[in-house]
Amino acid sequence: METIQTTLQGVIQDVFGLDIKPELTRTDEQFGDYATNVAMQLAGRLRRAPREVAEELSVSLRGALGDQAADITIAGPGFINITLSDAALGAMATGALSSKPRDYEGKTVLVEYSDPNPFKPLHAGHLYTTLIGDMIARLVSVAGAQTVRLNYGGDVGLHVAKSMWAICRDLGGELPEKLAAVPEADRPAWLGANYAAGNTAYEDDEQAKAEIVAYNKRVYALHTDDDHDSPFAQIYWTCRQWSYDYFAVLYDQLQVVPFDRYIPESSVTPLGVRTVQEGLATGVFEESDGAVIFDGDKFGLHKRVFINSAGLPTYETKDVGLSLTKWTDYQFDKSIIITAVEQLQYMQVVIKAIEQIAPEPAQRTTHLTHGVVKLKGGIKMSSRRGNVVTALDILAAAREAGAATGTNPDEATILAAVKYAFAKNRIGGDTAYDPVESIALEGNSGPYLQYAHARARSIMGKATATPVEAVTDFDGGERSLARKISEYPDVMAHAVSDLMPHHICSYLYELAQTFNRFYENNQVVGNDREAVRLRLVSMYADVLQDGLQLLGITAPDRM
RNA sequence: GCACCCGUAGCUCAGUGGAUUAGAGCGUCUGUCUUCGGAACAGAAAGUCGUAGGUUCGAGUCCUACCGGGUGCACCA
Repeated sequence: METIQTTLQGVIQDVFGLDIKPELTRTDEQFGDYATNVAMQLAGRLRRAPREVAEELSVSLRGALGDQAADITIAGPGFINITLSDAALGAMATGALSSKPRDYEGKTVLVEYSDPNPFKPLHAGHLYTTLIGDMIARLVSVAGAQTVRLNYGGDVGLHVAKSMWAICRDLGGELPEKLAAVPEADRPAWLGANYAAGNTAYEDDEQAKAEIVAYNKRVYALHTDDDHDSPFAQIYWTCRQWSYDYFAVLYDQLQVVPFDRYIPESSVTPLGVRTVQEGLATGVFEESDGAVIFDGDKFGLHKRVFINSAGLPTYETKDVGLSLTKWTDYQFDKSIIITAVEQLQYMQVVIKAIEQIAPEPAQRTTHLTHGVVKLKGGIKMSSRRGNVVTALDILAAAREAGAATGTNPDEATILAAVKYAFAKNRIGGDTAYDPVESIALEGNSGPYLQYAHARARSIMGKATATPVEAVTDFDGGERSLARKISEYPDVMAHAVSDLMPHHICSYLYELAQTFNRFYENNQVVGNDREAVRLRLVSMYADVLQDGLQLLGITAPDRM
């Protein structure tokens, strides 16, 4: 595509003396392989009829492309349609896997996602951000980035105080030895229940609220005093570790790429506080009602508190510390942060505040948001309520739906089902998760694509011929398949530039459909053209495998 | 009240400003084939792309206003 686009650009320069980068798009198979609307754009500037411009361009283009193009036609209001020669298309298809996007060549890209808080449950939203984040990190990696996967979590703050308050009440006092009575398997649920209890008490009970506020100061003090010995500290550090252990269980089950670094909020808090205090002196931040705020109103945003009137840093200040820590530790070219959409406007204020202090890291930061996870039926999952749908519940639901199919899917298939179900929708909107559909044996699902891959590998196993090296001519449905395979680099480029994994899903499913159409009417093994067709089947399987890998989905040879 | 996101087939969703005909999957209906793994293929029904204007040679896509849903708006994260 590069070369055809470059050629076209040169032709426009030669014919009209204009230096523009023409749009070149894939088009309907009935029209050709590529189309450009550049004649219509030029027509206005040249004050000439679009078809006339197209005519003139196509003559020169034909000469410039030589035997790369089999046909160049003009259609509709002035589209130039280009049909590649079989040899050119064959070469493009066989090269599909070696042509990767290079957007991030030599760049350091940080990807922060998952971000679970210790002392709180891992809800369905965490599963979503973890899977999406893993995929986006894979996308930037394939485009050449030095990728750093970061996981950030709140081990200090009011939510911890709420939990600690309820935990101490549950234990009958600050009695760390009583933690041993909580069975290992019950720890996550026990922590979650205590968070919920603490949260309820904070909202409903004035006295409890005052106590929790006091606990909050004590939790911060544990870090500033480096206290690991007091009974309160022992409870805190033990329960924090239990949370981390529980996170590890989820990541292990999901088989996502391990994080390079887990950054606890407590570790970036001092830097954040120092920075905000300095900013107070320089006028970036200001005092208001005893708190330190950033006046986002001045930037068309809104005001937010960075240090509350009790003198404690809020999440905002910690995010300042986090950003500056990332910047000093990695000197990144790009920093991607993936969170739920609720944090969108919050994050805009924080990034704007950081920009006043350190413009570069702020400008290199991209905040991507995903919507809410709903179960089929439209129920939102909230961590404030007791009956939370947890991340592990989603996996369990998929396993249950899988068992109900009677096909006994293995864990690889279950994971494919869940990952694909979350990957196939554009991030940004809400997602309705339907376990039954996700595990479905037919239709646009992860297991379908895994099966499509296994089936192709099986055909190759049965074959006796040696696949040809280069495909130079096509017969029957072969061309359509090769054409679809050749689109893969464009699809990757699109997914990388948009940071949108779902483009990969749409493509892989279309690819599988294209293959099935081919396969229905074209015998492979034993056919005169077996050697050519085997090559196509092999490229198809390789692309499927490669694309699934970008989504973090395995492609077993048998299932 | 203000800000941001979203309204596309019964449901879940794709859709780079372009092509006589807006696409998939599920569901519904009808066919094919004694299968190189049928978890398939072919076809039908199903849409005023929320509404009304505007920009453009051309709008599901861009702009404006409304309607409907969601989220956020200082001491939570």
